[in-house]
Amino acid sequence: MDRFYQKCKQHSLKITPQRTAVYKTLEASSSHPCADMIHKVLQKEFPNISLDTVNRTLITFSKVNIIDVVEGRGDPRRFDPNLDAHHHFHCLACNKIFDFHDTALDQITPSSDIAKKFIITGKKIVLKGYCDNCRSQASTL
Amino acid sequence: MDRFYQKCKQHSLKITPQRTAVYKTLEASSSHPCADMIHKVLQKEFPNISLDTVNRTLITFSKVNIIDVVEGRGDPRRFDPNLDAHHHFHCLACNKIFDFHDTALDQITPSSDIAKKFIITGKKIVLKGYCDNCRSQASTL
DNA sequence: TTGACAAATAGGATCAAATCCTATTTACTA
DNA sequence: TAGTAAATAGGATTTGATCCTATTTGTCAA
Ligand SMILES: [Mn+2]
Ligand SMILES: [Mn+2]
Ligand SMILES: [Zn+2]
Ligand SMILES: [Zn+2]
Repeated sequence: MDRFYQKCKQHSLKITPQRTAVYKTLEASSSHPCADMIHKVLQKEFPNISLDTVNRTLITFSKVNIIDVVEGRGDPRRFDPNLDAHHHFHCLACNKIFDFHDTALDQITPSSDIAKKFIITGKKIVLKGYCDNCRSQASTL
Repeated sequence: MDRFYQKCKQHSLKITPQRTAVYKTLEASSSHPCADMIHKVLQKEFPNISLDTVNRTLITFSKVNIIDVVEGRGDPRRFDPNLDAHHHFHCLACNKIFDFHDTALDQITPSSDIAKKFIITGKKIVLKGYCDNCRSQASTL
């Protein structure tokens, strides 16, 4: 919670009851919930809280590194015809996905207890950041 | 293209002009396009092709490993309050995301020329497959 | 402590991706 | 070449995300 107040101050985000509640709810969860799930939970405490506020708040938090967005960014599904071992760099600004090759990264293997616990059908390494064209926008952080 | 016919036969998928065209278009691309982009391209050749067909076809292809789905599965954005180094396992059946820790994987570093070419702000390793609860459904492959 | 102001919110409208539905067409098999 | 299951078109529906604007609220300086 300290971290939350700190980061808000640091980026001059106003501390509102809604924001506090959104953060608390997410922090208490372990299911990597989406905005809608959090909204449903919060409606008990704030019958009028809007989905837009929850969604906006989560995105705001992720922009200032209070939380993370995982596995999918709400963008449309995208496809790849290339099944050979390769990896991706995803530009946060222009949304392009670039292939890159790295034999060292191809070798990585999750530890055996993970492999025991789950049936693993695929693994991928995704880098995110800013491509050459969008370097300048990186300062927006 | 051989691979395409083989896999279709193997899974008794009918070879239709639409499917062939979808595959050719994706194969010719290098931008990791979404269904809508492919649909737009194909409309020149097939004025009546439906978006549903393109979308369904792509998903079908990915199920039988003719192509891959990358970065986002069209699902809603999901969030993570945990900023510590950790990794994710994503169950394809129940859509749950599980945390796991692996200090070896934490160490991985992309080669320097990648770091030179892009501004990297994050890296993650995502495993996909079937969790304990959903093991049985893995046979659907 | 108060007042001013920029920032945040609610609620509804709109947009866009994905999925569903059903009548029709088509690819495969025998 | 005919029969059948599978695939498609096209429109409707669902749902996540975003936009819009009037109203409310947190913050800061007087
Ligand atoms: Mn790729
Ligand atoms: Mn996590
Ligand atoms: Zn870019
Ligand atoms: Zn599962």
